[in-house]
Amino acid sequence: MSTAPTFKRLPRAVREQQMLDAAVKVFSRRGFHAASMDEIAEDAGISKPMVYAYLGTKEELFVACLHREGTRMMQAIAGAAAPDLPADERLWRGLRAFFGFVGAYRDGWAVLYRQARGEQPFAGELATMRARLVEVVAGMLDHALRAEGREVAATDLEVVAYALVGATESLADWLADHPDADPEKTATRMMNVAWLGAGQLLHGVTWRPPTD
Amino acid sequence: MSTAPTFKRLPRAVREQQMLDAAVKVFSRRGFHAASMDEIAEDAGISKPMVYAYLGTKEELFVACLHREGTRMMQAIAGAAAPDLPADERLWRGLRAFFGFVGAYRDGWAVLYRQARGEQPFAGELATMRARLVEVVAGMLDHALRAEGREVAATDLEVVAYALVGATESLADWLADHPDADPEKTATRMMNVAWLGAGQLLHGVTWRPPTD
DNA sequence: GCGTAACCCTACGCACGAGTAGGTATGCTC
DNA sequence: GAGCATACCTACTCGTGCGTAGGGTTACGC
Repeated sequence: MSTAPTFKRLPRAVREQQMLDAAVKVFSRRGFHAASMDEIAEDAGISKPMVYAYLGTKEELFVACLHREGTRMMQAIAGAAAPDLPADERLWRGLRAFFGFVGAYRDGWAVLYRQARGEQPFAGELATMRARLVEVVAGMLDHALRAEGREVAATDLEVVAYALVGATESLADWLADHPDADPEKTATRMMNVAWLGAGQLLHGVTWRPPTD
Repeated sequence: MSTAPTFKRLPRAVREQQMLDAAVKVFSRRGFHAASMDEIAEDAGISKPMVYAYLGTKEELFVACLHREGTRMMQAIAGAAAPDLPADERLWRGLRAFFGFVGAYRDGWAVLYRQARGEQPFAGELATMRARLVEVVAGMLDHALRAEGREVAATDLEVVAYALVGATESLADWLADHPDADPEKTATRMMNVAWLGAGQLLHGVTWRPPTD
């Protein structure tokens, strides 16, 4: 070559990260289907065949995005909520870590999650991650219950945990849509709903439908 | 013609409903993009141009599905939760109606909702419906609060309502994935989480982050 | 300095599916 | 029973975007 620097050659590991960054960005902005491999490649400053060479097909690329972001989030949460703390403390730290994570990655992360829910091939992937979370929350509740000498059917526990996780994801969406909102405060609000509700349940207080 | 009955000619209104039925079914099974107009037409027992003639483009067709199902749901809920009842009673009836609805339409409805969240063009449509629900729930909480002479910032109320709606949608997903589960019982469980938590909040009990 | 492997490109093939053109039959009205 | 609107079809066009063929260039080991 003569004039242009023809842009640097970079080692595979670096390029892969650039591609994943671009992919997350484009997927989250356009949605899985509307996103084109051409746009992702262009955004990554590379040509399309490189993307195929390194990360495989569009589906595989999306799964790679899911994995990277999912792992990051799980680690953020797991790192914050040490398993030897009391249940409320664990829940609080977990929530704070979660909302902190979502707040930091705003558009990128939450929207990517919104994508994966709808698309058949990835719904399973996502469901697995959610199931892990539900399991952790349910385990936490169970632990707290046993500490008080109480016990509850596994299904009931799972459903309550499911509701809490759902509420949390919902607030994460809300946070992603409100750039000015404070993650910490959102976590506090979630903690209020979750813990006061769960706390009552843990103490054996239950609501029963009116007998009509 | 000679042999085959060449299948009946039907009035427009009837065919439109058949098409919408087929569309909901196919959209929910395949997802918006993976669904093809050909498959929808075939499933409705009609040819593709008819679909275009009656319901318009693919996007318009999807919006029509959203509208029909959304209206049905809203009516089911509104009809159950009369505005002059006490808050807990309204909440309970609303939840029961909602889960009853989801239980009845299982795959069709809930999955359709799962679709609309991800796709850019429809996310707004869905957000509007959800906003209406959030508003109703928030209004309910506000009403109950004022009855006790208390008051809470609008944003706080909105966020709590958002969390409750999110938890409910999440359980609806759970219900849709567990065909054997009982809608009524799911509603009771949701009521437990929602009301005991909200009840505490309404009585001025709040959780505060540890000062560390 | 020379081979070889890794990095990177410009094109294209090709399938799939949205939307349409143009025509046929059937019921309804007068 | 002529006319007209409505219901309905088969068979296309055409854009879009995934994935690839085939080839060039830079670095690095020996």
